[in-house]
Amino acid sequence: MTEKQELILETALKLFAERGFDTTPTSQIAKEAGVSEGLIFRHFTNKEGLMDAILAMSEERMGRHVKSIVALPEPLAKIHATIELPVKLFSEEREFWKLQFSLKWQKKYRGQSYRPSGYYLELVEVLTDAFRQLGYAEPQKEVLLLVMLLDGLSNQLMQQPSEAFIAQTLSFLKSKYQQSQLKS
Amino acid sequence: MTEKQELILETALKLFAERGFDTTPTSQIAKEAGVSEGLIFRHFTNKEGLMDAILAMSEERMGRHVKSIVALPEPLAKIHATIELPVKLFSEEREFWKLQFSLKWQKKYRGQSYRPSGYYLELVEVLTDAFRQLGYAEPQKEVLLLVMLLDGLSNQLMQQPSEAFIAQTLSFLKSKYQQSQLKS
DNA sequence: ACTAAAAGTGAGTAATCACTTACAAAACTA
DNA sequence: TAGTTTTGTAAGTGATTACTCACTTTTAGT
Repeated sequence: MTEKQELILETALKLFAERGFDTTPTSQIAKEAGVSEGLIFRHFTNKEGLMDAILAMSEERMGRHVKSIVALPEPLAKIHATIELPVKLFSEEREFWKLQFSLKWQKKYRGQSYRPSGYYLELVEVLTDAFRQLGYAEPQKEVLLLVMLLDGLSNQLMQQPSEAFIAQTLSFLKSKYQQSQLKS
Repeated sequence: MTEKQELILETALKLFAERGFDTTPTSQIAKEAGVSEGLIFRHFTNKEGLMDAILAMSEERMGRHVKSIVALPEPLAKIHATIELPVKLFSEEREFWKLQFSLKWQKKYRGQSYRPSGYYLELVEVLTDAFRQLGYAEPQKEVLLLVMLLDGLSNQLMQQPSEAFIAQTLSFLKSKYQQSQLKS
């Protein structure tokens, strides 16, 4: 991976997140990255090849996050860390994850990027077990509910990313998952 | 609104939902609608004009749904009806609402279609009141949580729209909002 | 230092796209 | 029925786009 290759990837990521995949011309990517347009195609063959390279990074980064959650010893800590995941994602690499979420609705990439990855399935399993250990009656459904919640939270974060709002929301969510809460 | 005008709108809606706004050429809309391409521009001036017409329908339809929820007498009934809203939306007019959700991530239309409409604000107010009446300690945050949940539910519905899954998920969600539940 | 492969350039090019225009058929109005 | 507006069409057109190609420069192995 040469220096210019990374520059192209970074610039493409930024522009795809800002303006969308279809509406970002390769000419603009080249211009803002300060390279010739031809170089994009030398390294990534296609415009889609560019996107594929970005998607590959996604898998890897998400894998690291999941690993650190799975490694936690306490079941409740795993759940709380999962709740914090979207906030962590967005605070660290906003554009990157914004792009990820927008892809969910684009037919071309729905199968590719949102075919549940191995990491996602592992997280689901670990969370199911965590809920079971905490005595929840229907651990699988609880995981589904948590996943939906975090999906919605991600949407909210895109629209209202103020620190105060985030802190408030996080602590409220966590208060819903406490040892003292009802496990219906 | 002539017959061909409606035909164009329906076809555009279908194609925009399937393939996305930017990747659907006006030529294809014309072809599938069985009209000349020029007619699209005669009636809707722009490709954006087409989208605006579709978006206008959205406001109106959502308004009807919100009205029927607001009209319910019992606070708990209001909450349960809100939980059912995404399922109702998707079962009735799948493509239409799919398009709506995908628009959230497109810069061009984020302000336009997702500037919280009057109907949305009304629903939030009514729900806040419903939670308060039910004795919840932090009604405003409960509404936020419910909104996030339904956002996530909508995502799930797009990926797994099986009847069994929907029924199961709905009843589980409703069970979380019962008179007998904790109101922390 | 010699050389071959890899990195990089920039001027094309064919295809596609949103939109226009000149014109014809229908529908309405008197 | 004559005249006018509205609805509809078909054949463009200029701009844009993803991608290519012939070429030069840099890098790396021996």
